Amino acid sequence: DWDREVATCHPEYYRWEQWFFTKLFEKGLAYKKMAEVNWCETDQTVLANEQVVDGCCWRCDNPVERREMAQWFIKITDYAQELLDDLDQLDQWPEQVRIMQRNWIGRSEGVNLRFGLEDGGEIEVYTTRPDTLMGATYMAVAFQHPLVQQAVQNNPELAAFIEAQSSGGVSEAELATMEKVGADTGLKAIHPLTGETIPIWTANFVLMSYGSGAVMSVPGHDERDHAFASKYGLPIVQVIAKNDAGFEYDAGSWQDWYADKADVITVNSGDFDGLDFQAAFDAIADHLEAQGKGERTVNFRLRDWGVSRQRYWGAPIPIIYCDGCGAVPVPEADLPVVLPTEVVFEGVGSPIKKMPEFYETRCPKCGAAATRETDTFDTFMESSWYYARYCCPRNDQAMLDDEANYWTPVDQYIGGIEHAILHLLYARFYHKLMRDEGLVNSDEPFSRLLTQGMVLKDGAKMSKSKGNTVDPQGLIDQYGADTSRLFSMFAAPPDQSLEWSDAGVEGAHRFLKRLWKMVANHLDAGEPPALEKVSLDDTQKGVRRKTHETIAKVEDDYGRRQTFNTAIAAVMELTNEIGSLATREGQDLAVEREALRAAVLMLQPIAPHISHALWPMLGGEGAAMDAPWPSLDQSALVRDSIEMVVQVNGKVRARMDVAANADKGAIESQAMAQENVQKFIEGNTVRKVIVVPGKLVNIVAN
RNA sequence: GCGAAAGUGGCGGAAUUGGUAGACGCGCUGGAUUUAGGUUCCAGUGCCGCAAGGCGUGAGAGUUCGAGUCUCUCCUUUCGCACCA
Repeated sequence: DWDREVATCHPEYYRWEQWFFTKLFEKGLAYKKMAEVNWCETDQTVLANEQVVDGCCWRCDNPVERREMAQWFIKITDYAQELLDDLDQLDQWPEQVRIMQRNWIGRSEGVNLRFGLEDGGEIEVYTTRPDTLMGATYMAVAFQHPLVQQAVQNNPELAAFIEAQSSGGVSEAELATMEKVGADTGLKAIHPLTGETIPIWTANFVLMSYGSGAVMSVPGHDERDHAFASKYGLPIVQVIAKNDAGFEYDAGSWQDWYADKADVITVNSGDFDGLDFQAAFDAIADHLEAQGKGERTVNFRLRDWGVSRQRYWGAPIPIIYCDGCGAVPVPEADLPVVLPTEVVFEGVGSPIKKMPEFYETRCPKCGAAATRETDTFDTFMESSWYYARYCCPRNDQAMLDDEANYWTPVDQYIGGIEHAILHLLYARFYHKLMRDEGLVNSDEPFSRLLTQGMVLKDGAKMSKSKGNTVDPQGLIDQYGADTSRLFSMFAAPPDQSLEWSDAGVEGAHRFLKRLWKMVANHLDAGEPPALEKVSLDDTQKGVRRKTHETIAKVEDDYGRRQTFNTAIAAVMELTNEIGSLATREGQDLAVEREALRAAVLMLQPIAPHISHALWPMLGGEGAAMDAPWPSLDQSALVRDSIEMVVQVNGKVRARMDVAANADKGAIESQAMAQENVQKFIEGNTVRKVIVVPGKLVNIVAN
């Protein structure tokens, strides 16, 4: 419906996104903070993680720096628990996508606890294993941790160490494979249970961005801590033991069970000895809470959504900076903030950052001279709500209206698996934000999700950059759009990747030509008589049965299973079966007519053009696309007899036609009477006979 | 390293609830039509074997009357996340 066309780069669209952002700002759900970005000094631009290849810029191959910039964020973390919980409602989403989102959100339950510092003050850590607290023999903190920043002031050796480690590679891959190294800060922490002092180290594997940027290290029961302690000669203490005492603890080498939570009890833990995981967790957490040294906490891996982009292409962030009033949202009456199109590109940086006529403005609050934000929104903002805007694309009074509530949630959403996390999580989040703003009344945007596979050519993803794409226009010129569509749907189920094959396209075309010829030959035989269901011979009944079995199967394949390849195969089987009719006259012709009409309608969603042409020829009223789905005649499915397989000891030895109403006893004796069956049970005793009506008989004999 | 999915003929794939493995299509072989090639039509096509039959769904075990399907161990591939405390 092209009346509902939407373009997210038009001000009529993004003005509502800007308006919505000001609402989030007012609620405190949008805020500004410093954050690291990938920066290419040569191109003067920010790069997305995917644009950093081996630590270098994808365009110019120069090393990428990490730079701190003030940026806008939206508090997706406030919705982390709901985003996690509501995944359970999405029972029509692929399990794979739900698991990926669950892992991405990364909920963990643990304890935030504080170690005192020998020199006063304290240091907070987060742990999911408070049960092993008695085994904490040292602490490890991130290079960027404030304590380290302080310690380097009068510790040139430490400063040099961090300097040397930081000058290494910056790429994600390098960080991930980097050897785990660290250095003693010289600082000491006080263990909250024992009061003993333990050393504080700084280590390259501790992330400032997760938890508090500091960890308590339990080398007895954490593999990474164990490796680190072994390397630097730090003490290793066992505090949990296998409950069945089947293993000896060996501090010198690592065993998998050391990190177990199941079937272990605490040891060497003083008052907390002899407890299982949950009891130890609770006892130690309770103790810390009572002492004011810690509290139970839920932590998420999910970070707030950074929406600032230092790029020209995008919707301007509707904020004005005033020396007196701070960051002020652009009032609704002044929206949209239109992205200037008369701009000069200098090759580096965003042109609007050098356009005073864009950024020089007045504060909406106090009227003083002020500066406009020149960053633009992440384009994921645009794609996070477009589905709802389709419901009311021309409304210039509101972002969404009642139409959005009528149509959403989207019944069937289709997208590539590459959207499993980012787009699909942001859209879910945005929908909840819109719900809380009173714009929609559902919790989730997409009821049913189909993640389609990639198109491969010669084993590689078809892409413009690889130059291995197939031009659809060429295919349409040569074979028509129906053939290309038929092949794409037939080659593989939609959620699997599909291997492009020119020979396969040829085969799809051949099938459509054959169908066309069948209809032409059918029409040459003249108008068929009315179908007389009761007077059909066995062959005619067989074709009718096939027709209606196919209707049932294709309906299920389209609707429930979404396996279009098997739906097409079923229609092909039907057209093959039509060939078994003896003549093109009388009831043969009537049965053929019914089969062809059904075939044409069943193919309509996939090959609409040929169906549109053939439908009226077969006496169809109106356009094929408007015709109702062929109706299923249950009586056509009835069989007089069924072919059953007879096995002896699980091996097929005979096939026989069995009356459809035969009981188990009759089936069994008919099976035993088969000549080849007798041959295989001869000389043996029949121990057991399994009869599965309509399927098979298995005779166990030895 | 963690999580997930997958592994079936020469190829793409089918087998939906534990019940005839290989539907459907491609390719290939033979035949008909054609001066010839192509198109079209007919027949055949998992492997071994003349046949009877045997073997066969990545490897190995197990459960079962019966396993591509369920369980365990291992191998391989793809995808996602990647030092998450």
